[in-house]
Formats: sequence, structure tokens, C-alpha cells
Amino acid sequence: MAASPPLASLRRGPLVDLAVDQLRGQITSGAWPVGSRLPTEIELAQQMQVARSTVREAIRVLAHTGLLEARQGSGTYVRAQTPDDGWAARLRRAGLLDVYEVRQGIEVGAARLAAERRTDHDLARIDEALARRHAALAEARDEGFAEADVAFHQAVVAAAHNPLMQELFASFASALVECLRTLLADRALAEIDGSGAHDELAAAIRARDPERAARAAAAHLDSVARDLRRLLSTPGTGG
Amino acid sequence: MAASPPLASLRRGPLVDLAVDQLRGQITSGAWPVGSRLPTEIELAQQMQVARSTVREAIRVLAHTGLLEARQGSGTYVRAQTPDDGWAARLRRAGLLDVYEVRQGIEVGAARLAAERRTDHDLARIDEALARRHAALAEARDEGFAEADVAFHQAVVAAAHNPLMQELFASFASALVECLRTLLADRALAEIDGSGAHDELAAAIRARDPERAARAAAAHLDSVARDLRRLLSTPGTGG
DNA sequence: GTCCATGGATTTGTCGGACAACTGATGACT
DNA sequence: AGTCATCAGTTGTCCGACAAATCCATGGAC
Repeated sequence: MAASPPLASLRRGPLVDLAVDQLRGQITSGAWPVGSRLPTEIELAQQMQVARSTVREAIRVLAHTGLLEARQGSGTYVRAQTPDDGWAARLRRAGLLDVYEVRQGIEVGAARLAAERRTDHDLARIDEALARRHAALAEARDEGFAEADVAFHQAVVAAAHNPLMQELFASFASALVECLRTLLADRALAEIDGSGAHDELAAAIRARDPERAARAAAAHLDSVARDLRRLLSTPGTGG
Repeated sequence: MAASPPLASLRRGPLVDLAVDQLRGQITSGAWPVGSRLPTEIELAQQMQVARSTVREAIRVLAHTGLLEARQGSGTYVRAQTPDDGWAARLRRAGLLDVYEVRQGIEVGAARLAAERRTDHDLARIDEALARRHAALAEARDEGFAEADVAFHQAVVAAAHNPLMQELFASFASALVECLRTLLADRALAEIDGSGAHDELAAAIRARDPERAARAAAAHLDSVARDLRRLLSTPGTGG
């Protein structure tokens, strides 16, 4: 189970740092939602094949950065999805288009890596989000659609198995939701779908075809970026 | 219920948090100058009247905020007097490959945008850095080469006119220099040039050809990434 | 004299177990 | 029904042991 050949080399550094990355990955990827309770320290230690003290040091680090909160006698809970340093504020000050352009670059690279490194578990998460997205699209539920769409992209990035990428993307999430809201305010839900671009991306990742995945991601993100540019350049909607 | 009793409990919170405060106080107050070595974990435990594991958790927290650095077999040292902000903390701990992969995504996108938005001034900066890079290459000056190379890429990103992208890339700079150093330690300077990939990228930006610029950037970064992966996955050079 | 390897001492990294402190819920008693 | 004691579960802290990495002094080869 723990043998994942194509993954990052084991023992890159101290075990604690690896444990921190792994736990943070579960949070930033959305696998552990805000407010949820983590497995007990003993269970985590068994799952990661390390001692409880190692898990404790990792949890303490994340608790000190604001991502986790440990309550004695009760358990450890997810407090936030991204650290609350000045990085969030800087993002808020940046323009939507600037954020989207950076996201574009990251996600195209993530799509390529995801096609190379995805596990079956990654694929299941991607498919699950995609199914939710389809359902919301069929029922024309805007808010459900936005949530599922972001979850889909987050699952793709998670499949790239790059902690830094994952965290960066997670901090973009709120801005991306705002992008979607901006688009939804102007256009009908059906126009945003991108004519199955998401299905194509998922299929490419399933087929482990990096170039195809990168093309699918680039095409979709490009078209959305064009829409966003046109929309934001016209002084139509104040907001 | 939560009314604080007249006798404030000696334990304001978990012992570890108190230990963190105490250690941080020693650093921020200057009692422990930057670069100095801390007492051993056992000595600290005796001085604070806590167990070594408690001291360890506290040290780990401060290490992750950038104030301390623990070196196995050597000791724990003061790394900075104030916590480093933003992404610096996260980047320092991330693997070189992770950073490079994110950089890859950003710079390919930046190359495309640069081809669309570059001004004559941007072009001049790019050409100037490229000339310095060529000169350093001809004279086989490693350090000058690394500096000029990073300056070139930074100029390309600047030409994209996306403040967020620029800031993000700037925070990568130190990690990129380390990537270059890793490569230079293994290979000859001539092998790194990439057979004129930089000239091709500059030419594409000059010609305002986004797709050609993106292709040039992707090709170059991909080849370097492959070298880096091969180098970092083999335990050949002990760093 | 200079250089290297070599082995011991030192220090952090990880492990496993034990008990205390606290929480939440269950069940007994009034 | 309400109140309280009890108990299992979880985090907090402590302890001891060994592994891994580093530092340094010692000594031999040249």
C-alpha cells in the first residue's frame, strides 16, 4: 500500500517534514474539509508507518500555522484550508485576471503531471467531482455547480502530487469561485460548460496521456480566460 | 464557566506553547543571536523543567517558521530573528523539484503573455540579460552565468505584465539559483545552455508570437526538469 | 609537514510505551 | 425528568532506548 514507485523519493528529509506535507496535502486538496475531525494520532501513525511522536510534531506544526486545532480529550480538527499569513491578503488585492493567469499556468502543468502520476484514488476523486458537476449542470444549480467545478480542478491538481502546487492552488480557490460567480452573473450556466472540456481532461488523465491532458486544460482555461477578459474590460457590471 | 479564577493557572495552555514562547523570546530579544547554537535539547529540557519531547515539538514549530534550523548530529541554530513572511517559509522547505515544476507552469504561461504584451523596454531588458548570459557562457564563469540566467527568465516574466506572477517568480529566484548550482556541480557549463533555447524564446517574444514563445519555454524547461529529476533521484553526489 | 581515514563522542531523529488530564456520552440514582 | 458518577476515548506529557548524522581528535601514510 505504501509502496508508490512513481512518487517522490522516500526519505527526502526528516520524517516529520514528510508527515507535515502529507497532512497538509489532505487539507489543501480538500480531502479533509474544514471542521472535520482527523483520525486519532495513533491511527495516523499506523497509516503513515511512523511513531506517534512523529505524528504529534507534524500536527503541532500545522496547528501553529492555523490549519489544525488540537483539543485535548476530543480530537484534532481542521481549522482552515490555507494558512492565514499575508499571502491571502496579497491575493485579495490582486486582480481577478492576474490570479486567473497564474492559475492557468499552474493547472496546465498540473494536468500534465497528473496524467503521469495519478493513482486510482486520484481518478476516483476526479470522477466523483465531475459527476457532481454534471448533476449540478443538469439541474441548473449555480452554487452546486461552482463548488463541484472547483472541487474537480482541485482534484486534478492533487493528482499531480506536488505539495507546493496544491497549496498554491488552494489559496486561489476563493478567487476562482469569484471568477465563476462573475461569469455566471453574465452568462447562462449551459454556456460555461466548455463543451465537455472537463470530460476530455479527465479522460486524458485516465489514459495517462500528459500532452493530451495539457492540451485539454489549456484549451478550456484559455476560453474561460478570454470570456473573463471581455467581461472585465467592459464596465458593464459594477462589482 | 470560563471565568478565570482569581489565581491565574500556572498553565496558560499546553506546555509546548509556553516553550515555544520562551524560545522565541530568546531569539527575538536578541539573547540568542542569529547563527548561534542553542543548548542541546536535553539541556533545554532541564532548564525549562519539561521533557525532551516537549522541547522537540517547540523547536520543530520554530524551525517551520524559519527562526531555527536543526541539523542532525550538529545542533540547533538560530536562522533568523524574525519569521520569514509569505511563501519564503513554504518554499524553503519544499523540494527543489516541486518548486521547479511550479515555476515551469508559471513561466510557460508568462512566455505566452510576454509575447503578447511586451514593450520595447521589456525587450531591451531581455536582450541585455541574454547578452550577459552569452558572455558568461563564453568565459565559463559559473556564478555570472547563474545570475544572468535568472535575470533573463525574470525579465521574460516581467514582460508578461502580471504583478502576481512577477512576485511569485521573484520568490522562486533563490530556489532556482540552487537548481542551477545543483546542475552546474554535475555537468559542464556548455551542456546546460540548451542549444540556443533562450535565443529562440527571446526571438519569439520579439516577434510577438505567443504559441512559439510558449513552445520554446516549455521545451527548454522540460529538458532542464528531466536533468534535474535524474540528478536528484540518484544518490550520486552527496550534497 | 600535510593529508586522509578512522573511530569515538556528541547531537538530533525516531521509536515504543506509560500515565496524566481532559472530553463526551452512557447509565444509575434521586 | 434531572443530576451526578462512571467510563471509554483522545490529546498532553514524560521517560528510556537506539539509529543516523555530524564533529573532532587521533594516528598513520606519503
